[in-house]
Formats: sequence, C-alpha cells, structure tokens
Amino acid sequence: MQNNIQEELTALVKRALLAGELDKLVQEEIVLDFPTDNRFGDFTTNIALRLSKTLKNAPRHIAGILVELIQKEIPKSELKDLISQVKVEGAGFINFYLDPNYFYNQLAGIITRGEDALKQDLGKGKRVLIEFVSANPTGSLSVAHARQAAVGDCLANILKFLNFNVQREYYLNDEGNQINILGKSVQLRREELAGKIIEFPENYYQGDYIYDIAREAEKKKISDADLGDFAADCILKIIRKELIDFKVNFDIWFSQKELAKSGKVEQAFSRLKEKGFLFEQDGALWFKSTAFGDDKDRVIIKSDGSQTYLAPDIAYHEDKFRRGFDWLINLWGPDHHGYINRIKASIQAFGHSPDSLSVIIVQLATIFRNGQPIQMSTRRGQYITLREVLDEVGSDASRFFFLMRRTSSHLDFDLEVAKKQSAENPVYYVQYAHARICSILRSVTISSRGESDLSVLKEKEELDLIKKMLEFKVILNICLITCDPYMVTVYLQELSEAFHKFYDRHRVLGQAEALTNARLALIRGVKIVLSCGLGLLGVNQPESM
RNA sequence: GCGCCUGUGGCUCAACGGAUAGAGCACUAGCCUCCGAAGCUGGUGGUGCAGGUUCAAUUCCUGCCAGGCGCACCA
Repeated sequence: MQNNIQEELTALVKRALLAGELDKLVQEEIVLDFPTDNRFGDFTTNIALRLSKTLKNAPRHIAGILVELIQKEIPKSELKDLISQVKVEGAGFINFYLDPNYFYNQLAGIITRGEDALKQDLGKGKRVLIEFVSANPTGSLSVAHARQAAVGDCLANILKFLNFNVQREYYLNDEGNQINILGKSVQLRREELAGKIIEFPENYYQGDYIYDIAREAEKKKISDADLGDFAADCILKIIRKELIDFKVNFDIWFSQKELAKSGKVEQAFSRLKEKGFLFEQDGALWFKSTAFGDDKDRVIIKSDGSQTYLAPDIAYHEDKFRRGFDWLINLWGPDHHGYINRIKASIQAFGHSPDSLSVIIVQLATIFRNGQPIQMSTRRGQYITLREVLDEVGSDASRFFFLMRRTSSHLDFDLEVAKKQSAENPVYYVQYAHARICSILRSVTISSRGESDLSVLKEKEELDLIKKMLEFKVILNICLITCDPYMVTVYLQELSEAFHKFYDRHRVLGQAEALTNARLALIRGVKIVLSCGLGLLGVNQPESM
C-alpha cells in the first residue's frame, strides 16, 4: 500500500467526488500531482480549478466543499494514519500533507533493503536492444560518439535497474564505400612512405593515424586488396579500447559484413517483395516507404547493381526483431533524423508496430577550450576525440557532463571547467556529498550502531532530505518515459544540496544517542541513493577525495 | 523552398498547462574553538516579437524575427 500512496490518494479523491455526486462532471483523468514546491504539501490536485467553469463557482469555494467530502472519506481509508492535513491553498489547489511516519517508514525500507528498495519492476523482463555509437571504423571516436556512448550506456543501466532485459549493441559498418576509401588512403600513405610522390584526394582520410596503419601494414606485408579490412580492424581495436576506458561495454558487436554474408539481406528483400513493398523503376530497386508515411520511396539497389546504405539496414532491423527483442532503441546523431521515417516504414512493412522502435536523436556537443568553441571537421581529421576528452578530464567528469543536458538539446562542454576540481564542477559537488557521508560513517564505532527510532528526525532539513530521497523512483520513471537519462544528473545535484544543507545545520555525531543513531541511519540512506544514482551514471562513488 | 530542434538574468541550463519562473557560474556581503569550507547563508539580475485558446501560458495553436541541423541511386 505504501508504495502506491499516489494511487491510493487518487482513489480517495475519486470516492469523495462520487460521494458528492460530482464525479460525472470530471472529464479528464484525475491524477494527484507532486507540487512544484514542498511548501504546497506532498501531493496536490487542481480538480477544483477544473470544475470551476462547469459549476459556475469560485475555485476556492468548490475546493472547500471537496475538502469536506475528502475528510469524510479519510477515516474509511487505509490512509487514515498517513494523512496529516488536507488544505485549500493558492488559487484553489487541494494540498495533501502526509504524516511524518510515512516518510520514516520509507526511509527504514531503504536502509534495510538497500538498492532493492529503489527498484521498480516496470520492465517485467521485456527484452530491449539498445543500439548506439555504431561509428564507422575509420577513425577514433569523436565527442559526438562520446555523448551517444554516455547517454546510451546510462539509459541501458536505468532500464536494467527497472527490470528490463537489456542488451547493448554496436552496429559495425565494416564493409562498403568508406572501407574502400579507408583502404585506398592507407595504400597511398604507404606509397608515400616508400618515397613515391602522391596526390592525396580531399575525400580520403587525412588523419595522422593513417600513417601508423600504413607502417603496420608494411611490416605485416598486407596486400593492397586487404588494406581496407586490415585498417578497419586496427581502428576497431582503438575504438574498443576508448569505449572500455569510458566504461562502456557492449554485449554485441554486430558486423555488417557478416550480415551480408549470411544472406539475410536477400531474405529480407524477398519477404518485402512477397508483401508487395518492392518495385523496379529506372533500373533500380525501390522500397515503397511512402506506404507507411515516408515522404518519398527509397532506392535500395542502385541502377549499377550495388546496394544503398538502407539495404543492409532494413535487414539489420528485421534481424533484431527475429532475435526476439520486444523493444528496439536506436541512438542516432542529428544528421540521421531524416532517416527515421524510412527505417520505421521498413519495420512496419514487416508487420511490427512503429512504436516498437524508439529512435533517440542525440544532439551534438560543442567543445570549448578556454571559452572558445572548437570547430570540428572529420574530413580533415581535425576533431576533438573521446580520447582527448578522457585524457584531459577523466571518465567521471566526462560522463557526468555529457549527461547534464536534455539529450535532444545542444550541449556546451568546456574542457577547462570539467577539469577544475572546484565548486564550478557539479560532479565534485555530488561526489563530495558521498565522500562526506563516508567520512562520518568511518568515525563511527561499532557499539554506537544501534537500532534507531527514526521519529526523532523532526528538523525541516531532515524531512526535506528524506522526501528528496523518495523522489528517486519518480525520476527514474521520467527517464523511462522520456527515454532520457539526464534527469538523474539534475536529481543527484538536488539530493546533494539537500544533504549539504542538513550537514551544515545539524550535527550527526555527539548528539543524544537516539538522535545520533537516527541521523546515522538517515545519512546511510542518503549514501545508498547517491551511490545508486552515480552507479547508474557510470560515475565513481568515492569514499574520500 | 520543405522538415526537425532551439530562443528564459552577463554566461550555461530548469520549470506533467498551474501557486512568488528555479539552479549553477560570474559579481557582491557574510559563516570554520564544532562530523571534510570541494560546503552553507544573503544580495543584484530574466521568459525574442505579435496575436489566439484557457479559470490559468515559459509550456499549447498561428504568424513573424533570430540561430542550429537535415532534405542523395553518400555512408
């Protein structure tokens, strides 16, 4: 019951409306909200404001009547011991104030059950495939990939925490035009190193790493024809290492080359053909994506007989479903947003719901150094890499910074700010709260750890802190609904702030035994939530700093 | 031209359609005989423009202005 206090309160309000024969006047679903500010109670409803027009009466007057009806229902409710006040406030809001015992019970649950108390079975074991990064193996990962890596990995952590069965997948574009160009780039550089005068085309890969690969290829006597695959393998090793250092681990590396070999692309085509979604025109083979709302039909086999990028991708997404996943999540860069409709069209052509694929567009991050934005150009090999950010800033601060803004918003990332170990840096603000708690707990002797009566926690800062802890579950709910983990970073800063305020005003140690024990329990609870949240972000939880 | 995203204090960002628009940085005035001052407290300062819907608009709709990104038989 206590886990569903929001639902119980909603039911209570509905019973009150029924008793007053007002229920039929309410059109929309009634939901008890969390107030924007806790001085407006613990739950609120705007029902009186919404009824004002139909009843042709002032909202506050209606609210007053409703409160009387609600108060008659309370003694009959399971909540009777948990509601301390119901009041009309503001323009006509009805605000519910919960009894502190409710919060003490919740806190006790967190302390005894640990992280398990924070879990919710929202996924019910549903199988989710989250595909992200999927950068072509033609160079080091950029900061755009880095943000995708941070967002994808964190989202996967959250979904797993909510009891989804999550797999992380990297789609490896290891064949095709860009691998050919990569091979030719290495070939030319190898010839250049051998002393030949060469002309290096502008659309070839310009980076210095091509020379390194050329030297390695020369040492191993790789033939010109195999240079593309060889170079891709070399670069893939670099990429894997970069991701591991960023603490991102993929379950599956899905090779486009293997997909092509398997014959699954042709199988997918023949199934689409049976269903009547393929046609020939101008010597090319087209997919009839307009049947599912795309702007225009798309070519999948060009008139020269080669496939477009879309061809293996259609087969790839169908393969994901065939592997038994119920929900696909793709993280793409903003340059791919025009691609959403056609790939959604393809999954619908195979009979899947368009909602079974969620495409999340991860906006770019602009990297600043000393307040100056750094322009990026992949072609010239001049772009800030994940490796550079990791070397300068470290994994913790990088991950936190990449997750600090809504995923759909542009992100400014100043390397100098992220490097600072100071108050400007929100990562340290949160980690500092954790370390402070650990510091207190370290100085506690075994004998002082007794059973604690939490009801001695009566200070405002103590109750604010407990309430903030209980928000954690709500935040994870929002992350799931929005498919965006960024709220966790905001929340952890708020929780840390609540802790720092408590710490500043009240002492844990050296109080009366009952109070010290209760406050120790309180900060143990905070530590559990902080640690859990930081863990979901993939950020360390230092015992000391 | 069409589509998507974004316009909130000097800067970077918040605000399920709700209550006095919140934080951080910067600027500024304070707080360590006391569990970690990487902390806490106070002050200055804001919704691009014009309409509309609503009891209520930063949020939804229309138009305009400004910025970013897409619109391939490229990947």
